[in-house]
Amino acid sequence: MKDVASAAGVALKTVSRVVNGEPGVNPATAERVRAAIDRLGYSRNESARVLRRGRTSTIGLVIEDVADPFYSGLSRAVEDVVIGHGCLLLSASSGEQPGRERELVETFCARRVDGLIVVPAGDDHAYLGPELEAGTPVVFADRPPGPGLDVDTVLCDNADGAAQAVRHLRGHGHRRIAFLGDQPSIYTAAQRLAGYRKALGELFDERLVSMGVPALETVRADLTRMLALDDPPTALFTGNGRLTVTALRALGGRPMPLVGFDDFELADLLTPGVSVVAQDPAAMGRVAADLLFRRLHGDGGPAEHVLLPVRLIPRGSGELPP
Amino acid sequence: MKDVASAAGVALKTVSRVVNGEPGVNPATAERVRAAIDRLGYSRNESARVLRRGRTSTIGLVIEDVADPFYSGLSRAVEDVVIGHGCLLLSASSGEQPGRERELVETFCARRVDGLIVVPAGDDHAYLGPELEAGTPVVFADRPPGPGLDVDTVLCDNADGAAQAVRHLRGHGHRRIAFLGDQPSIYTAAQRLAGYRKALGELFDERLVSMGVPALETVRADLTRMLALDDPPTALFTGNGRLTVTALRALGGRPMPLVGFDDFELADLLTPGVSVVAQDPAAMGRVAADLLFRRLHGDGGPAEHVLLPVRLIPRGSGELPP
DNA sequence: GTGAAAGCGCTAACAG
DNA sequence: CTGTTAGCGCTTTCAC
Repeated sequence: MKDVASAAGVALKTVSRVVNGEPGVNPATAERVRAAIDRLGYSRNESARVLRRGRTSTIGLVIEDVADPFYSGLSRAVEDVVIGHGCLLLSASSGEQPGRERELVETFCARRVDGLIVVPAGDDHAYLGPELEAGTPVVFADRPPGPGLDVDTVLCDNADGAAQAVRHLRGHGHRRIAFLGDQPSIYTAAQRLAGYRKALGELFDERLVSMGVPALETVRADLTRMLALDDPPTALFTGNGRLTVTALRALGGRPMPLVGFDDFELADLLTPGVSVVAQDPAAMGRVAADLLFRRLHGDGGPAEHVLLPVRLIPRGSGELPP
Repeated sequence: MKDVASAAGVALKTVSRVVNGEPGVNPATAERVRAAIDRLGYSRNESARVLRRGRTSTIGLVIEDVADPFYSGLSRAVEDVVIGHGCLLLSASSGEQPGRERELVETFCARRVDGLIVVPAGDDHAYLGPELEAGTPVVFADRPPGPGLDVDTVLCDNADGAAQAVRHLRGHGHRRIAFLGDQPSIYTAAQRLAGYRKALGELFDERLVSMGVPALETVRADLTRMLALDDPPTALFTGNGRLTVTALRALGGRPMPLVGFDDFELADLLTPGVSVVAQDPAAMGRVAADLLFRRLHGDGGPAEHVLLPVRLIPRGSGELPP
């Protein structure tokens, strides 16, 4: 910048004005400066700018795993909003490990991101207290923070979705409906279990519930166990996209009435088509990012809690009779 | 930091030493400093550190679309390597628009990323010249840069994969094999077309080739046109994952011998299973990132050009007779 | 073992 | 319309 200034025969500040498109520079001078910039191949050093202005124009995003289509859809939506606001996105996957989630969030904070969107893996976010007090806006997406933190959240209606699935299957004559859910420590898994349980009422039977990591072997074993009962399930409700696919694989082509939570590509091309309770990951990302930027633009209202609707898409598997 | 120093009754430099774990600090002093850090909730300002040291510990990644499973798999692998080296990842999607690719790359450069991994959308990368001369390492993944740039690349063996697909179908008795490819301006699409054409030899018939954006309507129209020929195709080779899925949808359940380039989740669960030429997006990301860090660690050898193998996975659709 | 001083490249505040 | 000055928070250099 100093070089550009002396090359153009002006002061530092004038170069700064031109680079930042600030008004009040003689067009001829500006042109001279621009020429010097081109000639020297100068480009503004953002690090210095950030240090001076105190804002990094960077947003941090912590998700569970970019390679999961749900989170990659969410990421893309966040990215588009962030770039639309002239910012950049630092993103990282926690791999469902609370310790890593914390490390990533703290690293992002040390980099002074302007705001954070977090899909939490852990359930204790007291460590965020200082950052929040310092004024960094944080939005939790998909899952709420641990107790004691009053921040913006964008969740989907997990309990309602589970209830829709159960009601749909009951409407098609099923009374023995099994539930395959993820680890109960995960908020969404617990919520969906609760919704399932409530909608099932007196039909609930804990022998038809299996919660755990979506691994093929355990899912296969659980299904085998359930199907060997005197009163086996006639239908299956799976608690997330990964479990739906794992269950389909474990079933190995045996027909089974099924509704899955989360939509997934090709659900319509399987035979039969897989009925799902669909949420919209892109909408979740967009809403979370929009909310974050409202905070960054000075909206200091009380914490907002957005609940996104889900909807059941019948495709065949959920309409099979017992 | 100043506050910490005065709270601990030491100089700035001593705090710096403690924060950075530099040797040569009296353990008692170090303890006093650490206590002050905890008490004041101090965390190092990375922006200032970056400005002073000249390195950002940040890598930039430009891909086509994070929401595409191929690129999200690649992203995750890059992310893991980057974080393993104590760096952070800025990532963004170009949406297959050369202008946006350039903007993103330039923005990343202005932020002084230590290195770049780019899946290019355009075919002119002269704009990278100054940055490369300035010593910023850049690795191109999935597609090579435009002419005149001698940089590291990590590609998969597109032509060989296409040839494998064609040979496989020919081996199962097909002589009329159609090809559905992406826009020919995309490197991988062009390479796969070339491999297909070469492996087909005198059987090549341009009426069985359709190149373009993977939209359901155009794919459907092209398939209809081809199938109405006097000598219609008996098998189909699709040029990427998106096209395979689109073609399956366009076929609407009609059986068609098929091999697709790129593996995709659930390919094994469709009926029949979809035979594919699989590449490994995670390996591509890992290799590209490893190469980038070798450059960052001072490897100044000539540009490397890694060619990753692909392999055909038979699942049923590619073994159907004419 | 510790500290003082200089300066990374930029922008904010103010002066001309 | 243009320039000068100070300083963002840290690390580097060198002196004690």
